[in-house]
Amino acid sequence: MKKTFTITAALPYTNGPIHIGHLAGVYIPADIFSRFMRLIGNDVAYICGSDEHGVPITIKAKKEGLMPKDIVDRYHRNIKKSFADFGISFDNYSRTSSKLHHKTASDFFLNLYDNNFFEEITTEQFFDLEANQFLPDRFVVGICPKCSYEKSYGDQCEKCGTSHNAIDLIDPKSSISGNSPSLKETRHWYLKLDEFQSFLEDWILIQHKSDWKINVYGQCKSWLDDGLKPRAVTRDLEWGVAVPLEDSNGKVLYVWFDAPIGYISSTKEWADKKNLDWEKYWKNPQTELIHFIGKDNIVFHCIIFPAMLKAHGEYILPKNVPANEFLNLEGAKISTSNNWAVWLPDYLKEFPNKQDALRYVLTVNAPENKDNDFTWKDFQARNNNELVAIYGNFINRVVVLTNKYYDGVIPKPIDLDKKDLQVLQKVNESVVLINKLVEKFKFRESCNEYINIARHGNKYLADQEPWKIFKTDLKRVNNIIFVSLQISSILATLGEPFLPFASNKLKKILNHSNHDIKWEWGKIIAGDLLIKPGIRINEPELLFTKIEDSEIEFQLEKLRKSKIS
RNA sequence: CGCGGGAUAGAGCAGUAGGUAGCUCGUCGGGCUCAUAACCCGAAGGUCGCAGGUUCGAGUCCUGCUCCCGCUACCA
Repeated sequence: MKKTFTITAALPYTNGPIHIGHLAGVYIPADIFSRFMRLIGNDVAYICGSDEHGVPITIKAKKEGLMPKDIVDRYHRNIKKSFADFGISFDNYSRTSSKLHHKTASDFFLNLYDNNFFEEITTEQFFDLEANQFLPDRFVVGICPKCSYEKSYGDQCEKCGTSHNAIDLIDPKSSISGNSPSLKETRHWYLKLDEFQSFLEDWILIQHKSDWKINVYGQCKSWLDDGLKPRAVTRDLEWGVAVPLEDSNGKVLYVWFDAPIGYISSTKEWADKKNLDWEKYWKNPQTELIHFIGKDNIVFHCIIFPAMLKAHGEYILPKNVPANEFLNLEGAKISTSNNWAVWLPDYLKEFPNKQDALRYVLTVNAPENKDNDFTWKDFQARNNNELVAIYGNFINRVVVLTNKYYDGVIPKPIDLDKKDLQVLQKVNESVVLINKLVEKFKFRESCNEYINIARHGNKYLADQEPWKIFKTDLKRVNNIIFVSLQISSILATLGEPFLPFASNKLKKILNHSNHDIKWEWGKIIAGDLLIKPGIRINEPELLFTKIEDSEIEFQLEKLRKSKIS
């Protein structure tokens, strides 16, 4: 019954802070899933870490006159802290520059090397003499051989859309130094992806035809239909995991070879700390491996990494890869280089103790099926009209009534009538539905259904009108308040995955530790009561507070300014 | 250019095996007053990107087109 889950969230690239796009696409859905699976009693390893290698980091370092290590140290600290402050419940957050990771990644490489899964290929690449480095195609600019556009990139011309090799460009220039690069021979190791073609076709196109998301499936199908070809897994660079072979000076593993192995090393690091067996999370066929990623990562997590795992032979393959689409901001694409983003460290500073508001808005408007738009007005409206008015207000009504009528002591119910049982039944149906939806990775719908529980509660109060009969039928009021408190206790327990901060606050208000009944999933799903008459609850306290127009104006103004500069 | 995804009320989104188009917010009207002027009920509002086709009947299937996003093997 109890399952084991290895849940990974895409390793954030360590050249900038986290923004709302990352949260909505990857970290919040993965967090809800992880928290939910823990809540219902499963064994969960929620794994992440900083991806600290690759060319862009070396370029950023060069620009700032620093070493790559300085850059990744800075952002690793920054990212790790904002995740922690935001309540992302990683079991472990590691980094790919760690010793353990370097060892794990190079061992992995050697294993595939020893088993002949690589091919050595020598090609000519552009080399920037001044910068003393090979140039990725993206860093070569020149005239497009097809449309004569003057600023075509080495891999693709943005004007006519043609893809080509950097060598085809007319009058190529290095975008690092501006000089004309020279050609130089270089030798690299290519993973023989083509050997996994039929295996992947069977595994994805047949076995996962109906349980993977359509966007993920379609993307994989298109790659497989094209036919897989050997793919280079090493690069000419100083920064990264050194290729563990002789005669390989100045060569490192391609970040996309080493990054997913980061999930494994992060799990090892965690298991070491907790004195657990890491292999249970990666090599036991009963374990369910789930990768949460954005749509730009599909090929790496569905084709290349599974091929690597399969080649290695001892590892399990992902059970699902629920990739999300992208989140836009105020109608435009989120862009780090244009500073068009809402940065998590800024949000945490400017909206203290409002983590749940952002979690909520990013969950109910998550880009699950297509790119979605985040607007500050919508953020404000959802916070004020849904969190505050529906959920917060329901709790406030119940807690105030209990304090007013019963001095805070939970009344004893006698003979619950049809209406009482009906509303409890309805809440129970919501609970079952939420469970189903989360298992299908439909977080926006499940979160909506969670708020619906508070809606049921509000309607129940409006229909029963305890304030009207308080003086004439106290026995009836006992039942109404008791039922309302029971609904509140369900909200408190079930809210943990969606709105963890509010959930904790509510548990404290309801004095949950004094009820000597465990507030757990099994009891909720069975329709058991969580609360006990005679227990005194605490004074009312607001779960959520309104967000004022001025705060939204401030954010919009901030965006306007960043656009200009 | 090729491939994948998307285009549905003012906004953001659902629409499962083709059969009178749904949800949340917003707007308008009513009820209630325990509650953070919150809550509950009701109404208005869409020729489902465009053009054809299949069908008794298509948002849902087929063809062509337009726009947005991603990938296209050294961007992570």
